Amino acid sequence: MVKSEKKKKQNNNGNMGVLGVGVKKGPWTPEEDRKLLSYIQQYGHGSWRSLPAKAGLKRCGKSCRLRWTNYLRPDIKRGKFSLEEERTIIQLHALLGNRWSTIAAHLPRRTDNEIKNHWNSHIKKRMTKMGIDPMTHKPKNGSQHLSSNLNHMAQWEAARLEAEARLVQKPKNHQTQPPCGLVSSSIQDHQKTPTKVPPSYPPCLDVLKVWQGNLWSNYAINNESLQSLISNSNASVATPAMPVLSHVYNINGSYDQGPTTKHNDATEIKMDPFEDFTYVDDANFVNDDPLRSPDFWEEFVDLLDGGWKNITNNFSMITSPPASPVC
DNA sequence: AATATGCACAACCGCCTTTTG
DNA sequence: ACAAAAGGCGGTTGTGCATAT
Repeated sequence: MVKSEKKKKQNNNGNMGVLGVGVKKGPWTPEEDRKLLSYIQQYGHGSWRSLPAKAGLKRCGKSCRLRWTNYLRPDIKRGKFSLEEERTIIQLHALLGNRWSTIAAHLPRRTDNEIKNHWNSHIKKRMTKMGIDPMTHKPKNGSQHLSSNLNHMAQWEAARLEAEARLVQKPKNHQTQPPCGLVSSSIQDHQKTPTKVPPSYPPCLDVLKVWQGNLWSNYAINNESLQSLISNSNASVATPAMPVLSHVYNINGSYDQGPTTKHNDATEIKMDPFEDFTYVDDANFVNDDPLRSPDFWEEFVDLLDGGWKNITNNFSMITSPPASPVC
């Protein structure tokens, strides 16, 4: 059987019961939710394919899984995204692209679907409005500011590719863990405090740590400024800021509870081992919205340029040589 | 009041990867 | 080693609600 035929067969009747006869589609009713929730709480989800019949649902397993992971799971946070969450999404998107599940792993209790929707309906539009290409995170008409700095952009892209390569190489099971390290697939987990498991993220995200802790803080230190990009709602600012990457991963990849972040009282993350990593000249960005400043991107690039030397120096300690893009 | 439009988000679809036999 | 099943991901669509005309 050729591959395409195999795929067709799989999609039509082999993929967790999609398109089966009598399979209900569309919005879930409260009764269906109750059945699914009750069953999983009692027995765990087990095999998604066989779950609908056991739970008395006329749904395909895939639909049940999505309903559970995106809506019914008890550890889901709903409602507006905080400033810090939006900031994290933007930063991670710059690093990882549309890897929503990976991004979701760094936003406790948020689902990939929710983040994806929020990106598409809010952040992406705002970036576009401001003339920033949401895919490249570069100014659309700002090439004049950037043309002389292609080198650092190439560095950025290289690091991003390296990060991606690491993600590819890393066993995928880290991605399948529910956000926040919650193990939710067995009955026990619903009956007692969810088990915290140390997620095993690749050390490549140390790049993000550096960026987040140093570079971005120079520009985002004025929350009003950041607000113009990542939100147009006061409520979002009023939302208590969630810690971003409050669990820090050591350069050897091990889990570290790390320095906690209390954004509400302005305690900054300390990004050891890069704590000496500093930028100068943030005075230009305290008066006005830096993201609207005509000089923003030029200075942003300069900042990156200087910062990159530091980042790449530190990064090189934890990575293989450029010739070998993976760990 | 009726209709059009925009927005948010839940849900689906198709493809890919991983697991299992 | 291979095929099939199961699970997961990202893109897209559908639906309901709010607002504008």
